[in-house]
Amino acid sequence: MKRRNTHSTAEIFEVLKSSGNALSHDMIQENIGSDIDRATIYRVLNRFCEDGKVHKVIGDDGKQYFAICHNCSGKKQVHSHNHIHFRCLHCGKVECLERDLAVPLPEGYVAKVHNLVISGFCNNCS
Amino acid sequence: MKRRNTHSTAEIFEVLKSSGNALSHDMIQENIGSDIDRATIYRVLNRFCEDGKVHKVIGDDGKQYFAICHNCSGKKQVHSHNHIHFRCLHCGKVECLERDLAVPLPEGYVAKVHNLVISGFCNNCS
DNA sequence: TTTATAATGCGACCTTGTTGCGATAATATT
DNA sequence: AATATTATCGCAACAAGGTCGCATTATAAA
Ligand SMILES: [Mn+2]
Ligand SMILES: [Mn+2]
Ligand SMILES: [Zn+2]
Ligand SMILES: [Zn+2]
Repeated sequence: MKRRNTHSTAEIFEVLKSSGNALSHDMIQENIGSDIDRATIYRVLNRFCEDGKVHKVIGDDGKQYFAICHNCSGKKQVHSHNHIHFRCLHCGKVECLERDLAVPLPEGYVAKVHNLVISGFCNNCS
Repeated sequence: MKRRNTHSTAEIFEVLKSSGNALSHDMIQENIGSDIDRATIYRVLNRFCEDGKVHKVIGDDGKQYFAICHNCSGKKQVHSHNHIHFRCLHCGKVECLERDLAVPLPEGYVAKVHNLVISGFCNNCS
């Protein structure tokens, strides 16, 4: 199952990269020139996640947001992120606050996935 | 707009209280004796949230979980919680880890809502 | 007991995301 | 360059989770 370079994958990745933020499906669809099918966008994004190029966060609005991985050298290890995400209630921007957060869990608890979101007003909107 | 004491509100609150955890809509519906309509359950839960008796978290599965508030003296102030929630990937339990977490945000950012969820395996399932 | 209206049940609806399948196009093979 | 292979795409249908409108019910005040 070897990945192919397609128009869709290139364009979606470019949108994510130039944005620099975490984007939801509809944000991506807006910022894209050609119109790519909804299902395709989701499939491309999920493939990116599997390949460790992108990570996904569930916002406090229940939506999925996707952001390019940094300091997350490919698929060589477990693809986990423990940084906070900030979602602006005014402009909608979702950003990765690239400072890792150490969370102490009670005895016997094993963390697998971190989904940390704070919403409020960003520097531009406060 | 004064609240009324109904069969539904009493029973739903009792389920939340005796569980001690954060419950999703379907968990509540299972643990309830009589069958209360889906819409009613959501309306009751949202009313509880408005009244500061319960708080809501969006899980990393995208679902809403509701838990009784502790140390959250009613509606006298902004209803905010900054504790971590743990969701077990095996047994499905979602619990509030009642230790407040101070998260430093960049200059100019204002936090309104904390939605912090870690999923993994709980003490019973690890 | 009567009255006002908050809360309920039901159905319709919405949004977000996934899946099946036949068609298309990227890559490998000849 | 032509062909074969199959990953990816587009479309439509579906599913889950949650909300809303409206007529009906039931709580609590008068
Ligand atoms: Mn991130
Ligand atoms: Mn909680
Ligand atoms: Zn903003
Ligand atoms: Zn467990």
